[in-house]
Amino acid sequence: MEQNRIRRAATRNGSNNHNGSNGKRPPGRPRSEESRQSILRSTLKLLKQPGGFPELSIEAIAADANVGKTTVYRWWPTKAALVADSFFASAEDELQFPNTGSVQRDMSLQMRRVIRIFRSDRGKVVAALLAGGQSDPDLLEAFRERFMWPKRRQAYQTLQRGIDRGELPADSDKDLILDSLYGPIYMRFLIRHDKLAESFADELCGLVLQGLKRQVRP
Amino acid sequence: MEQNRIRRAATRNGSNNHNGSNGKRPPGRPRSEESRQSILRSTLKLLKQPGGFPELSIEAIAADANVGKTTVYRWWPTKAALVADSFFASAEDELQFPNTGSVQRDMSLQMRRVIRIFRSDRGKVVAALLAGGQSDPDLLEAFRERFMWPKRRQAYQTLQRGIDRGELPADSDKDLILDSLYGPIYMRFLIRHDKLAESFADELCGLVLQGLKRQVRP
Amino acid sequence: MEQNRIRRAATRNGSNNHNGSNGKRPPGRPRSEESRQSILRSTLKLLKQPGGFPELSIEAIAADANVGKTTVYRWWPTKAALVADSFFASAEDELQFPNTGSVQRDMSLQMRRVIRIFRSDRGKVVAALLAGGQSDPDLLEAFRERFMWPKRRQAYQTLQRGIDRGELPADSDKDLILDSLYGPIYMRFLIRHDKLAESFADELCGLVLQGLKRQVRP
Amino acid sequence: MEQNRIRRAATRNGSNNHNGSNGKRPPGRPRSEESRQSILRSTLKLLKQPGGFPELSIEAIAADANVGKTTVYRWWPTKAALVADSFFASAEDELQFPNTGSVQRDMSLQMRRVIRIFRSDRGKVVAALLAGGQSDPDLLEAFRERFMWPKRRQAYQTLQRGIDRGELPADSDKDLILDSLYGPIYMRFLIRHDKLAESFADELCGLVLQGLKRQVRP
DNA sequence: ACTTAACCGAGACGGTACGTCGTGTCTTGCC
DNA sequence: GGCAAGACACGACGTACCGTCTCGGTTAAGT
Repeated sequence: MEQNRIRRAATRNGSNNHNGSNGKRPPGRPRSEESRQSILRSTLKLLKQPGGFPELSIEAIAADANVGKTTVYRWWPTKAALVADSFFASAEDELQFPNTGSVQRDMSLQMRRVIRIFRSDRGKVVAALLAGGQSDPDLLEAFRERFMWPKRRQAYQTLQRGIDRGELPADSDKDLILDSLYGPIYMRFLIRHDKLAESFADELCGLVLQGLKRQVRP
Repeated sequence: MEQNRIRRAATRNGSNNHNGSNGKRPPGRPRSEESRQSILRSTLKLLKQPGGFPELSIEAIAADANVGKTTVYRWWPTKAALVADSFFASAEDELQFPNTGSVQRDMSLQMRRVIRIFRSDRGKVVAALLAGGQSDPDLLEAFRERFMWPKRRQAYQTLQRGIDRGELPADSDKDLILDSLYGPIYMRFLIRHDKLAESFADELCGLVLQGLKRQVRP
Repeated sequence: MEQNRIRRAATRNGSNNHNGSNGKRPPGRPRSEESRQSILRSTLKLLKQPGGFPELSIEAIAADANVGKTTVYRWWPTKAALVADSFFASAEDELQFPNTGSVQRDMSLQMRRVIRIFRSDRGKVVAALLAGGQSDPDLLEAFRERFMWPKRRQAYQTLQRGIDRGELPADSDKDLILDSLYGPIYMRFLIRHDKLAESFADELCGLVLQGLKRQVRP
Repeated sequence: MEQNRIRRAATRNGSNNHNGSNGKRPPGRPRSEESRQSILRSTLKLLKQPGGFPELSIEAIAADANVGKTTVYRWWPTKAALVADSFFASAEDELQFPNTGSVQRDMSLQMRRVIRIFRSDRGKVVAALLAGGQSDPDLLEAFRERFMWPKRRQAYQTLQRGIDRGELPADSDKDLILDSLYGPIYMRFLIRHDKLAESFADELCGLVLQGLKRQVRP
């Protein structure tokens, strides 16, 4: 979500020091990594406070991060982009799918982790992201590309293992199944009409996957 | 959602002009119904424009409605309350549940209507409402109380008819079923990761209700 | 220099109270006279501090006057206009021309007063005005119209009295004379290459007017 | 006006390369004369555009001159210093005083040249200089030392010749006379209340010097 | 030839003020 | 007492420059 400027890429070839082939770095003072992280940190911090996304001001972020406003605007086009980045920078790689030999157990375990995150502080950031995304297509796109699809690709594999094992019908519509499993979680998370306990994951798996299991071996 | 002021109610008794018995009316000029509707209309109109809820300003509403800002603030405490009111004033009673003698058909038909609304202009307002609700509990509360629960009460009855007819197990968790049916719709509506066609309603009913049907009479 | 909006003119006719003929007042909250004066006062105050005009910020004026920035911008289009107004609001009517029966004495006395003002705190404001005027024609125009011409019209009369009395030639070029008298004062005031004492007025009158006197009666 | 650093002076002795006697030059890359002139040129160019001195930015100068901002800041401490330098680097030696055998004609001729310059493009730079000088003593000082005094020293001689020839009284106050001659020009130049034609020079000389001439031989 | 030292371009940095927009409140005269 | 008009104090917006800094890369003089 950061601006697509040409990055002084990490591919500095280690062979020699008189600047071989393409390992260039653009002129001028290099971007301050310290500032970048300070901004992301402050964003997350302020986002968790009451008022949430709409009351989060770039002014406040810059102040909290001891950074000029310009520096924020130089690297992130909108507040939304900044929030997205700060979320993705923090929420990496803790939503792995297990492989226990049972689709239902695999899915249920991962869904429990999702619920746990949604209930945590970081849930507020996800909510802010989806809320902001309703009026900012780029933000929603970022959410999908950088958060949803990576997980979903793993989910496909998990389901496929279930098919291979005969726990699910061979012609299962994986997207339909996954939306049926995660949709209710998102719904309770966003509408808050009912409690979002971790056990909800089991109930959902029971309802959806059990029904499919009955179908495959009657 | 309008302010809980004492309403100078509609009980204007038509008999005479020296203020009969108890049908009181407070002194002063009565509220202008024309302004009220003009405001709600302008709100809906502006809400549909790009930018959505966050870029909607009371200033703009008042200007569009040819109304003083004061008048808006007099009757609605927040932008959210105003948006909620304007939505509910428009979206009445077209989401009834049919009674065809088949749960699956009843649910599917109503879900199709929901999807149709979500895909229409009014969908933008629902999205705005849910987005705004992520940082404004009252707004979310209004959505639930004035939109969701009324429908859901009807849904309970529809499901009960299915149980009575033996199409669903007697011990079915109605809330779990309804979240499994509507959650995926909300998810696709809000995250937009996959197309939200009306046929999605059928697929969901097939997956969830079919599975339960198999369970009741194996 | 204040914006040429239609002013709720001071011509409220005193005949009756049901708003006779044209003594209208526009709708809406009337302009706050208190704010207006507070702003002008703060402007003068801050203008006298080191840094002068270029370092004077509207932000600071608004803060010092306990007024929103918007209120300043609502009534004055530029910093320059504001400075002009604050100067003219303060420097009224102390530069009258006397009438002693001698042109030379009349002119000299008034010129002494001008020098006294230029040397005072208010001189900084005049300097700021003329400096600003070098890149803002409107500002210079304001200086001429609201400060210079009113005085100069009086000066014409003073010189005419001198002609009538035979102290100056009948065909004297009044503008040439006045520029010859005041130009050196402005020059010393702005370039500061020599001291600007009040006695300079006498020397100038001696040089310029004495020469002319000799011309009329040789 | 350039920073008083030790200048790696122009005293490059051409004899040999093992650095003879005292004509030192510090080590390191020498200052780029090309950059220096490019900066001065851009400054003059941008100064003539509307907005003048206050809207002139060092950022813009550096950009226009294809030069790093650092290079500007390295050699000139303030915008004012830069403007002064660029003016003086351009306005050399065209305001010489003639020697025709008549004070009045000598003065008038030179004053006409001054007026011509004030009316030209270069006039905008002078105005900018004097305007800037009202809030920057150093700038005014530079104007006086590098522009005014050199000319005025010549003017003294011109006047002295007039005294010697008996065209002016022996006890004439030369500064008073010169301010009386040039003050009105500066006044019309800066206040723009009346046209600044070259003939104005003649009128002034007529008024001031003629009066003195009458005084010396009645 | 190699080191040293200052200059140069580019451009990111922490700041300040800009002029604008929207907030929610207030103050009018009219209805 | 509601209403429109619109001024008010306030706060954040996103931009422009400020003057400083940190890079890689010249460009000479002194080894």
